[in-house]
Amino acid sequence: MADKGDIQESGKRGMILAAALMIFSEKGFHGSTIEEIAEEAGVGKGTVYLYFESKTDLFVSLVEERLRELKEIVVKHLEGLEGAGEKLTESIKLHWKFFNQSKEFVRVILSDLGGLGKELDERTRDARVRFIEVFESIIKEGTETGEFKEIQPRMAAYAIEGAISFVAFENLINSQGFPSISDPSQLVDFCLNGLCRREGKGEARCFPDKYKIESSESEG
Amino acid sequence: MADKGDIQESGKRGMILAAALMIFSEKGFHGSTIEEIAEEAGVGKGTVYLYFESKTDLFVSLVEERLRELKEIVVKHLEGLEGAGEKLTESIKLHWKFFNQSKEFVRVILSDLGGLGKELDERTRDARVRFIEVFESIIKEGTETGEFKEIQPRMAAYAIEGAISFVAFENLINSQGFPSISDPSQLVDFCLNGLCRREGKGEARCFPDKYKIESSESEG
Amino acid sequence: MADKGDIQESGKRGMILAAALMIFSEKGFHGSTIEEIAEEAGVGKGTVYLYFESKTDLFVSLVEERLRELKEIVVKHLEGLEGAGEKLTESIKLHWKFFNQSKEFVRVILSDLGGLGKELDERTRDARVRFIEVFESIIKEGTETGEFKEIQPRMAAYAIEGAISFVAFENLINSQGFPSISDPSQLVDFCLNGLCRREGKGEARCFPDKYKIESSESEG
Amino acid sequence: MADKGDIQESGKRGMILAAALMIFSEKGFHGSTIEEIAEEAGVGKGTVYLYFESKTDLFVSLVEERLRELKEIVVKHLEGLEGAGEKLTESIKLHWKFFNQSKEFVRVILSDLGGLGKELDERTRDARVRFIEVFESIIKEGTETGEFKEIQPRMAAYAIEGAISFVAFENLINSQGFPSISDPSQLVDFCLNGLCRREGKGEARCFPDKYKIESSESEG
DNA sequence: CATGAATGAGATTTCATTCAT
DNA sequence: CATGAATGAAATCTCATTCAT
Repeated sequence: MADKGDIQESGKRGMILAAALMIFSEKGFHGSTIEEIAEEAGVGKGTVYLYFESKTDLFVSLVEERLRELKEIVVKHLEGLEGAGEKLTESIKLHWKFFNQSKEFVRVILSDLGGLGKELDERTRDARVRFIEVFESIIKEGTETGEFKEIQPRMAAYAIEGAISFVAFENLINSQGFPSISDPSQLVDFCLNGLCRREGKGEARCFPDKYKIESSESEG
Repeated sequence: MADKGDIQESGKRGMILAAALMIFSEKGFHGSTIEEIAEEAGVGKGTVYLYFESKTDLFVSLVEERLRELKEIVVKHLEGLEGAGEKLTESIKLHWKFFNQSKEFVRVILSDLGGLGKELDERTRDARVRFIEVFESIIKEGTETGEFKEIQPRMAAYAIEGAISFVAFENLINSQGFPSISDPSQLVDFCLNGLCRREGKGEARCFPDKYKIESSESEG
Repeated sequence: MADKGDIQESGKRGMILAAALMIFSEKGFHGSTIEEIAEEAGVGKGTVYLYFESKTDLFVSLVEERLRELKEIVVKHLEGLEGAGEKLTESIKLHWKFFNQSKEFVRVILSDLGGLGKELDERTRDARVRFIEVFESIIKEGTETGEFKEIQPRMAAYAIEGAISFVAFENLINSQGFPSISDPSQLVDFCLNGLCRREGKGEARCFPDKYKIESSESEG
Repeated sequence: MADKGDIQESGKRGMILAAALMIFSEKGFHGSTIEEIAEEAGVGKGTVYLYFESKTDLFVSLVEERLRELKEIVVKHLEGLEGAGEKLTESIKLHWKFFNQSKEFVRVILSDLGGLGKELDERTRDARVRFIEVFESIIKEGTETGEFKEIQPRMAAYAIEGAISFVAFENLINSQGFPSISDPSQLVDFCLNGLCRREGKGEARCFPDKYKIESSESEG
C-alpha cells in the first residue's frame, strides 16, 4: 500500500533479497515458498510483504537490481578504455567474474528466459535488455570504427550473452564432468576471433541461401 | 503391466505432446495445467496419464524427444561432409532452422535451465548434454586436425549452443524491437570467426590474469 | 441392465469373487481398484461389470455369499444335535474354523462395520444379521429350556460374534506377539460358561445401577 | 520448525477433532472429506493442515487420543479396587459407558479393523493394543491368583473387547429392531462367568479335536 | 460375452496473501 | 514495523464406469 520503497531503514530488505537469491537458485521460482525465504532471511512471513508487493515482485526486483549492479560495474570499468575490442574484452571478463562469484545468480537469471509466465517475463526482459545494450553499443561502435566486421550489433550482443551464460552455467552447476574454467581468456577469444585459426584466409564458409527460414510455423 | 508406452494405437500420444509444446511454451511448466493441455489436445484429463506418468514426465519426454529428433537430423546431415568447419557450419544452420521452425520449442528448452527443480533439471540435462556432444565432437575433431585453434571443446560447444539459443530466442519471442533474422550466416560467421576483422594479426587481446576467479563465493 | 444373475455360464463370476476377496482383504474396500481385481481374476476390467453392477455390489455380494455359505454350513451341522449348549459349541467351532480358513474373509468382514458409508453398511448389515440369527435362535432355545440363564438372546449373540471375530482377527492378522491359537476350546468355554446356569453361588458380581447410561447422544 | 503441535493457542485443534469424529462416524474414513470436516469445525480447509499432517494423521490422532483417554479413565478407576473380578467388572462398565456416550466413536473405532490400508492399520493398532492391555493384565492377575480359570489372557482380552464392541455397536447404530440396552450388567455377567472358576462340574463341553485348524492359509 | 482405452468428477494438499495483534 | 495463524483457490492425479469394437 505504501510505495514499498521508503521503508528501507534497517537491512531487512537486503537480507530478504539475499535469502531470495539462495532459495530461488536452489528450487526455482515456483519451487520456492515465501515461508522458506522469510525463514532464511530471519524475518517473519508478513515482513516480506512490507518490502515487496508479491513473490513475483521479489523475484523481479532481485533480477533487476543484480543486473543493474552488473551494468554499473561494467560501465564504470569501461571509462578510459579505448577501442571496441578492449572494451568488449573487459566487459566479457567482468561479466564472467560476476557470474562466477554467484552461482546462485546464474541459476536465477537463466531460470527466467520464457518459462515463468508473461508477467515475470515482461518485467525481467526489460532489465535484461538494458544490460545487453552495453554489449550492443560497444559492438556498434566497433562496426562503425571498422574494428569489427559488419554484423547486426544486437544479434551479436545476444550471441555473446548467450555464450557467456551457457558456459558459466555449465561451469558452475554441472560440477562433475565439466572442466572447471577459471580463466575466461578462451571465451573472450571465442567471441572476438571465433574458432578458426587465423593464419589462412578463411572467410566464413557459409552456405548463405541453403538454410534460410521460410516460414516460422505456428502463429506465423 | 501396461508400460505406458505400448498403447500407441491412435495418434493420441503425439497430439498430447503437440498440445504440451503449445501450452508449455506459452505459460511455462508451472504455469501450465494438465487440464489445459488435455483440452488443447482434444482428450480427457485422465488420458494424459495413460501416456505419461506425470506432468513432469510429459515435460521431460517432450524435451527429450525433440532434442533427440534434432540430434538425428544434424547427425544425418553431417554424413559425407568433410572438415570440421563445414560440419560445424552445417550443424549451426540446422540447429537454427530447427529452432526457428518452432518458436514454442525454443521457449520450452530455455525455460528449463535450472529453475524447475532438481527432478526436472536432472532428467533434461542428460538430453541436452547428449545433444551438445555433437558440437563437442566436431570441435574436438577440428582442434585435432588443426583446423580450429586450441580450445576446450566442451566449453566452445556450450558457447555456441548459448549463442544460438539466445539469438533464436530473441529473434522469435521479442517480436518488437528486434530485427527478425532469417539468415543465420552472420551467426555462423560469429562462431567460426568471431567479431574482429580478419585482415590484421589481431591475436585476441586478452588480459589473462586480471580477471581470474579466485573463489566462487557461496558455499565454497 | 440384465439382471446380472442369469449369465453365470463359465466360472468367471467365481473367479472375480475370489480375486475380490484377496484384494479387498489386502487393501480394504476403498484401497482396492476394480482394475487390480480384474487383473487378479484374469479378466478384463469391463467383464467385472457384466457380473456385478458396481464395485459396491461386488463387495456386498462377496460378504453376502460367504456369510450365507457359513450359515448353511452351520445350520446343516446342527441337524441332529440336541441341546442348546451342544448346538452353540458346534456353531462357534464351525465359525472359528471358517474364519481361520480364510484370513482374507476375516479382514473383509471386519473392515465393514460402519466405516464404509451408508450404502455398504445397510446392505451388508442384513447379511450379517441373518447370520447372527443362528446364534440368537440357539440362545433363545437355551433360555427357554432353562439350559441358559436369562439373557437377551440378541445381545448375547452379538457378544459371541464379537468375541469370535476379534480373537480370530488378532489370531490371523497380528502375526507377531499374539499366540497363535489353533484350538477354539478356550473360546468356546469362554462363551458357554457365561451363559449356562451355574450350580454354585457366584451370581455375577455386578454393580447394576452405578453405570447406567443416562444420555447416549454425543455432544449432549 | 513448527511441530504441528505447539500452535494450540485457541481451541481450534479440539474443534477439528470433534468435527472429525462427527464426520468420520457418519461416512467413514474414505467417505469423509477434509472440506466437510473443516466446515463442520468452522475453520478453513488449510487450517486442518496446520494442526494435522494429513487426513490420515487426523484420523489416527483421533483414535489414539480417545483411546488414551478411555484407558486413563479406566486405569484411574481401578485404583483401590481389589480382586480381578472387581476390576474387570469396573473396566467393562466404564468401557461400555464410554462407548455409549459417543455413538460416533464406536463407529470410528470399528470402522478401522483392517480395512483402511496398511498405514492406518499399523498406527491405530498400537493404540488399540495399548488399551486392550488393560484387560489383559487384569485377566493375567486373575489367572495367577486363581480367581479366574486358566486361559490365555490376551485371547480373553480380545474376546471381551469384541463382545463389548459388537454389542455397543449394534445397540447404538442399529436403532430399529435391536433392544436398546442401558444396563451392562448382562454383558458383565457374560464376560465374568466365562472366566471365573466354577465350583460345580460343567467343564466346558468342547469337542477339542474335532475342529482343530490344520492349515490357516486361505483357499486351502 | 469380453475388452480396455477413454473419461472427468472429485479428493488431498500446497502456498501466496491477509490482517489482527 | 513485525508477525504468523488462518484462509481458500487451484492443481495434480486417481479410478469407477462406459462403450465402441
